[in-house]
Amino acid sequence: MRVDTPDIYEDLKRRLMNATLRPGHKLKPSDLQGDYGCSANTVREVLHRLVTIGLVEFEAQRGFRVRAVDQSIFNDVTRFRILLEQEGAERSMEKGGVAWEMHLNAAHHALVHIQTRILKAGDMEPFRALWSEAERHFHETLISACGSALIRRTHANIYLQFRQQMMTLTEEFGGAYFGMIAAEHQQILDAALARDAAGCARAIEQHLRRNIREAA
Amino acid sequence: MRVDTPDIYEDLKRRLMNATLRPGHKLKPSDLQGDYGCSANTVREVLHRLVTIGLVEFEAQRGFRVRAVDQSIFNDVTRFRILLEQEGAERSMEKGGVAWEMHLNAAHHALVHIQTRILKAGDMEPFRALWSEAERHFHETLISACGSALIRRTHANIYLQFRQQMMTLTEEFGGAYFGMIAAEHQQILDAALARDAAGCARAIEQHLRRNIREAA
DNA sequence: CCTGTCAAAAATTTCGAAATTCCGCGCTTT
DNA sequence: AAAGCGCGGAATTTCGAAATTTTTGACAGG
Repeated sequence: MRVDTPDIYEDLKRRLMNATLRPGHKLKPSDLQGDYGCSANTVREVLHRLVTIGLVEFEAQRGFRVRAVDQSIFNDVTRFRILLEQEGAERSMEKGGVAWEMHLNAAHHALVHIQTRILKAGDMEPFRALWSEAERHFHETLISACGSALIRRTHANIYLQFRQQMMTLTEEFGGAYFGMIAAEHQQILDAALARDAAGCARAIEQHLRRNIREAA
Repeated sequence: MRVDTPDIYEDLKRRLMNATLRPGHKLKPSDLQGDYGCSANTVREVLHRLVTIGLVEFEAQRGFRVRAVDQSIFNDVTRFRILLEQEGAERSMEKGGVAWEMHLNAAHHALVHIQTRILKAGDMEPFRALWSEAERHFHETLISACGSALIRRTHANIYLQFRQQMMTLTEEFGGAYFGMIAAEHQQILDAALARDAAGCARAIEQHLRRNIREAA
């Protein structure tokens, strides 16, 4: 199979987020080279880019490894995501106009639509990629009017790390899960559109806190 | 001159923070190669690492450039630094023990010491590197007990970006400058040791807000 | 005079191999 | 038997050059 650099990047990212590549697993350019039909140096560069977004770890003279996953790291990632999302949402509520409201509404609508389909089918698997993308899009839209490139970029990276940790730690989504988070997304949306900063911060915190478990 | 990879990294970082390398300037591996007596690929890797911490920008097929600097970017960096430092300080005040208090006191003492020497000499230049390091150390110690690797790492990167922006935008430090920031560092220290979260957040905000100028 | 095309030059990216460094394993020594 | 040493294989890092892509600049056409 022959692919170019951006494809290798996307494919490795996907494998990391699926937890197909397990945490701590060594990522040897010489092995991956075979998967993609390119030179080891090209893989090396892609891995460096994945280090940038926090999905891969690197140590000089010791190579690359899949980012470690455990509950305490997941807690850290989750708390940081709460911080970024609260701040991003608050600033968006200050600065966002009607265009932002429309985009947020649309993103929420798409998310609800997919969740309905999943509940009907009684099986998430065929929709996992779609749902994942819709959820990501809702949360990114929420903070999209914050006016800070740094917050948006950092949040995007943290969101990927969040997914990687979550996919590894919780292998399945329960059925009740969707009911709860559907209500929570609705709360976030309502507070955001009402420009209720405190309420929105509370809703974001509730939505994400479930992932934090002390005494890891 | 022959140096190894970590040295190239440190030297380029230094040149970027000094604003010796001006924003937007193209960083051609083939040129830098001559400065360090290594292959272009080695420089390339170092530049990728500098992208990770935000001092260098990269665009596929178009190479590397020194990170852009302007007032609006500096505003963004500063606001983000305020957010991280407030959160880091608040968590440190919750979790930090007597060891943290001692380290923070020591860091502040060292900073005051250097500032006294600068005021006596009436010239910052010989002490710039020392002062710079002491100031960085104080702010990093402030958040060092926060218990979040993510906050600390992100803050470290943002601090470097802050310096790069500042060194480019404000070429000189006024004399009055030190008087003000000395008082501000004292306020941050006092509030932190008193575990006064709100006061500490206010002090941090005041300390950093001076760098924000609207209507860039 | 402006615009679009095309070839030459320059820069970036990729490559395969050489050089270096690390790691496991058996050996010796105490 | 435990600890230290050194060898051999494997992985990482570096290199110089080839291949690809972008940029430049001149020239023809509108």
